[in-house]
Amino acid sequence: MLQSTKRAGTRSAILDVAERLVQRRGFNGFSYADVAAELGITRAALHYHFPGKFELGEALIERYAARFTDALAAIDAAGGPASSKLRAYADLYLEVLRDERMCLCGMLAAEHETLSEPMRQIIVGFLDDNDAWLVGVLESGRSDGSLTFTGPPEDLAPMVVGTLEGAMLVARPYGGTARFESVAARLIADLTSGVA
Amino acid sequence: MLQSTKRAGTRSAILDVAERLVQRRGFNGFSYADVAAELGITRAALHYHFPGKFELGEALIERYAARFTDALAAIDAAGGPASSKLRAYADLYLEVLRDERMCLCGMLAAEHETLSEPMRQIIVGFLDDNDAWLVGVLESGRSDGSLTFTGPPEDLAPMVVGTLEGAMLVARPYGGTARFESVAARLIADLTSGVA
DNA sequence: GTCTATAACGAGATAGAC
DNA sequence: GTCTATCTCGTTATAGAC
Repeated sequence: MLQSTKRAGTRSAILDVAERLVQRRGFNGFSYADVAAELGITRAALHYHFPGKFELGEALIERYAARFTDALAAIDAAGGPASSKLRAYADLYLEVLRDERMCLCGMLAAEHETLSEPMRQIIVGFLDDNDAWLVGVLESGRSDGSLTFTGPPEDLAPMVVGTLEGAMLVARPYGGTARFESVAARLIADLTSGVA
Repeated sequence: MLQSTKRAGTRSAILDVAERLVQRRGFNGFSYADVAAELGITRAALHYHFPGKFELGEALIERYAARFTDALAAIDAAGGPASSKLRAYADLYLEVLRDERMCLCGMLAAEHETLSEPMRQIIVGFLDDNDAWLVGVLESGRSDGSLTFTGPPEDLAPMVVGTLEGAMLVARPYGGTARFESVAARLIADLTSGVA
């Protein structure tokens, strides 16, 4: 390490702040000024790292997707039955909600009509990755007997994503995590107890 | 009709345009200028009818909730088994999505942290009404035998709302209604075929 | 890499004429 | 009820000094 041992870097700090703001207020609900103020730097400095808001947005969702991919890999690495992987997946959502945030991807999905084409593509890719990972979990759950459901996993995976995203979306106006946890618990219970 | 047989009135026209813009772009994704331009009037005229954007937002969600209540009453009036009422309920969402819109309430739920307190309260009231109506449908479905599920209807109703909202949210980046319809069909099938 | 300064534009809002 | 005109502020973005 020859340079910048000081900290994780301004760029990373910007992404951290912007990410939280987008998840709480939406992409159209925050500004460069918000981020700059929180970091104690100027807006001009932000433009050095990210020329425009859309570029920032792209970096945001890219990093988020990469981190999510890592989290899914960690779940896979932990092993165990598919049912516990599914639970761990739902817990990823819960952790976000605990911090009073919406899933970044869900938030951007709501605003997707106002986003740049590159941002939209990354979002769809992220959703596709979620579906694909879940399909794998559902398949292995059917094999190891920990999950029971009818029809192809490809049909069920989008429902799992949609249910968790929607539960999160609706839970936030109520505050707390109760409403989300109730729905997530039922979703998992239905899949583990031979339902659906 | 002594006056203004010409049309439904400017106020109503403003609400129509603003509603569509919010549902497609979000509350923070449209401006008075957008609405004014589409109606061929000035921003000042908008301010005459709605002093501020939040007042417009309140009127928006209030009218939406009232219309939704009417739609639910119409479903009740049509009679039939609870299962078909549930299907009709899901179709309300589908109609919105067909017009490339997000549920107004779901969109505002995403942005709820940026809204006025009055708007937030109306949104929660709207969600509560949905839950309550669904609880009634679920109860009658258990009675008439058209719906089968475990646990109290009060626990299941939020899941139905969440699943439909989430399916809608995630479907929009993909365009079309296929992803939503697939999830809605499965949700209903699970409840009618003695699952969950 | 961060700053000051400023440009250029858009947004919400108000006053007052018609 | 709608207009023109104006105000104020916020937002994105750029130029150039340090």
